[in-house]
Amino acid sequence: MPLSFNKNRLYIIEEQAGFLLRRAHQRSSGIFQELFMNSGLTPMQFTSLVKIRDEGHVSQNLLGRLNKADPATIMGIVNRLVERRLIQKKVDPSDKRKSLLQLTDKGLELIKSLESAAHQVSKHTLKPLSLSEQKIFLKLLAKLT
Amino acid sequence: MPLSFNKNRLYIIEEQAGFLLRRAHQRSSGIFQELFMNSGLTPMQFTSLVKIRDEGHVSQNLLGRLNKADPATIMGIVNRLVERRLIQKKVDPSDKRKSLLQLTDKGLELIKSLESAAHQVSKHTLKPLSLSEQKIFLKLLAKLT
DNA sequence: TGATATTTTTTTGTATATAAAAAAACCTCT
DNA sequence: AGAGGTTTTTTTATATACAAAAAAATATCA
Repeated sequence: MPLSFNKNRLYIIEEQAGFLLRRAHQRSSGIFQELFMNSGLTPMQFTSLVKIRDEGHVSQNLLGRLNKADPATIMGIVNRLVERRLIQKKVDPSDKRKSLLQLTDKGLELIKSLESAAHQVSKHTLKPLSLSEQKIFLKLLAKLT
Repeated sequence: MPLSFNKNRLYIIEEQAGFLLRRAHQRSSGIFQELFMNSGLTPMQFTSLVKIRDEGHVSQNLLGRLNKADPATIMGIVNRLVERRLIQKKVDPSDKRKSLLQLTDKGLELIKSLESAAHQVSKHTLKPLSLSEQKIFLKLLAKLT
């Protein structure tokens, strides 16, 4: 008889915070992917575009810190956005180590067209909860960041 | 003046469920990594070992479904566990498509020695919340799975 | 000034994640 | 039995994620 029948076992994977967070994140990414299908953007790519717009211009390093991404990770994201000409990358004249990242017109148009979809992603992700549960959940989740 | 000063903008990345879930998962993985440092195991590798133990033996495909991982993902995880001789992989004689996965003695010993660390990971992950908040959070999180 | 330390980007290596397609084994149903 | 569909594993390709180290530019400070 498999141990899965043993209700007394101490460590249940499906109840661990890490396991549930991974699953919930997978689900949320899946919802994003469905709604952003035609844009060809990933969650991190969209988040990066929005951040660059909000800041006006940022260095690659700052973008990584704002988005909580490793330098190596943000590098790949930036490269792919540059390839698609959604952002442009220049050397910062005031500090030649830095890259200056800015949206192109194409990038700005794209995220403008996706704002409503972006809201839908969050709405859809939280749909299994009531409105008051959603508020509580987001408040608690923010503490685990 | 950067738009980040504009408190009226509609879409705030840091408040989106997907962004927070990604961050919380990153943090939880980081805590796991600290506590499992000397084991050389990743969260998915440990989860897979525990699942195989709980089930006694599983096919690769079933392991993937139980752990909510893609066939291609579980493939890599299984290969690395086999390389480290923590599990063994045989052809299922009753269905030659399937792989039969089982813990080795080494694998069983390893997870036994890590049970307490595993509990610590969850405890540490939820530490920013009070005990009653933790209960509420896990209940709501489970609904978003 | 000049040695040292720090910051920023880049590269390399490893580990999830997911999509898509291929190959082998199995199953169904006539 | 055999045609057609399904399941399981594997492969290939792309995209995060993170550690570690290298290289260039900058900052610090004796």
